[in-house]
Amino acid sequence: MIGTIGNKYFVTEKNVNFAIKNMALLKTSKSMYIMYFLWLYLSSWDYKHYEFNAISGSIQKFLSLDAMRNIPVPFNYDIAVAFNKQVSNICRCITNLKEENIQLIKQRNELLPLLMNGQAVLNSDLAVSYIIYKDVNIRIMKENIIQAIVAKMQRDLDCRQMAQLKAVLTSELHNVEIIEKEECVYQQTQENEQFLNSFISAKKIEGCSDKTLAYYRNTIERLLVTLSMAICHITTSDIRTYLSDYQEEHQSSKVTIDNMRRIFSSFFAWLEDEDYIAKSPVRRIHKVKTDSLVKEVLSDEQLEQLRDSCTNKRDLAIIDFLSSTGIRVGELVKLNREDIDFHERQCVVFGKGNKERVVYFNARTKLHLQQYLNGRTDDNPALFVSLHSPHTRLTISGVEVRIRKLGHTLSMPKVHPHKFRRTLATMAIDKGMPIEQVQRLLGHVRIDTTLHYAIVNQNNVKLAHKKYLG
DNA sequence: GTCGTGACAGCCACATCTGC
DNA sequence: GCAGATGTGGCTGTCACGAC
Repeated sequence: MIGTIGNKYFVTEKNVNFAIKNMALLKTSKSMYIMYFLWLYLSSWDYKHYEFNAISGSIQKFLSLDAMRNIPVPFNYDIAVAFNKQVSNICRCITNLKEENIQLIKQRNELLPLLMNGQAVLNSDLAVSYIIYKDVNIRIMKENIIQAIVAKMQRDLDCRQMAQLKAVLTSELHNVEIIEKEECVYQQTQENEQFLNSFISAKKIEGCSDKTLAYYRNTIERLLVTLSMAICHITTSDIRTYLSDYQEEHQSSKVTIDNMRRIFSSFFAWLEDEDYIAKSPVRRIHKVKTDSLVKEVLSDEQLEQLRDSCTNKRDLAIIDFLSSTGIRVGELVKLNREDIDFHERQCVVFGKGNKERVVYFNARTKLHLQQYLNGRTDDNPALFVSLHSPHTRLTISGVEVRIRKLGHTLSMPKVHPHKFRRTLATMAIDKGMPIEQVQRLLGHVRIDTTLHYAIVNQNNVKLAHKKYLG
């Protein structure tokens, strides 16, 4: 068996053709008669209890060689052999199913590009995932034809005439069954891809980042592959069903589903604007109402605990800088040494929306930052770099992981860079700083964004109630 | 005030690199 | 070989801002 902690795989091949790295767990047996016994034991709660206590590594968990050598196996050879015999059929089934799953995933990965290129199509009955490849395929599509005709006539008819046309078509085709040939499906799939590419190009011209474009493409592609029909035939019901199924399958939150709805809305609204479709099917799908939760901030004691737990000058300087300036982590990692004005205790940050602003830091931050910079031996212009060579610029995830780790050592859950920003804003408002100045400090264009922070601290309400009404 | 949308933060699993 | 530090990528969730 091999795998990182928590993931155990049963390997039956005699010749294992992969590397055993230092972050893997290996347990073997020369006897085939007890292999299932060992496999199931390593999945048992008894073993997991041992694993939990013997685990090493703060970032990536693993077991040392000594810990593996000392795994306590309640072993009696005869009982193990008898057990193995009893469960061998079940274990073989499990192994076969896992192998079948791997094959299906492989098949899916091969077919996805073919589906997108129109070289393969899905039939309309996705419930059984039946795939027809280079073979005859038919699809009943009366409603889709009616919609396509109405869409093409929209320029020549007014609303009343359009409604009448749709009613006549529906009535006349009541007892008619329309069958679509496979070649049309090929064409439609290719058209879908062209529409998607055009949409992505349009968004790129509008200035969307590559990451946003990739997210858009991925989300829309999944919808088109799953529905496997021409874009002009997709109905509100299709999208509703897709969103509902996706939420159930992935156990996604309302926010995720609403994000997807927004992307579909943007895509179909663009198709509508470009006269590719008559009306966006997403128009009738309303915003998914999401829960509004109160965000936590760090207390003074927690901030001091975090400072005390720092084991190097860099981390201390980062925490002081974040808590003193309230800048975003994305802004922090972009800073260079030359951006800091120690005399005025200020610096210029390049913030969200490509806007520059000046932020200020306190005397303690100045001292800790100077101590950190004076101790640096590298010539990297970045303000914060990795501790070890080659001392590259710290990334967002690097700062996140570091701060989260400090929080874990103090049993302080959910400590992340943005919490310092929220804490600073809340403290400033608590201490009576004018909201307009907090707005400037945080770099908000609109003051209602700053007001989100003003309602965070329930103590404000309590104190105000005591002052004015109590 | 609400909605739509772009950008980015948060989180997780895993990979890679480095020093001891 | 061990253990920590940091990076990468994918997905989910939140923030921010302009438009209506």
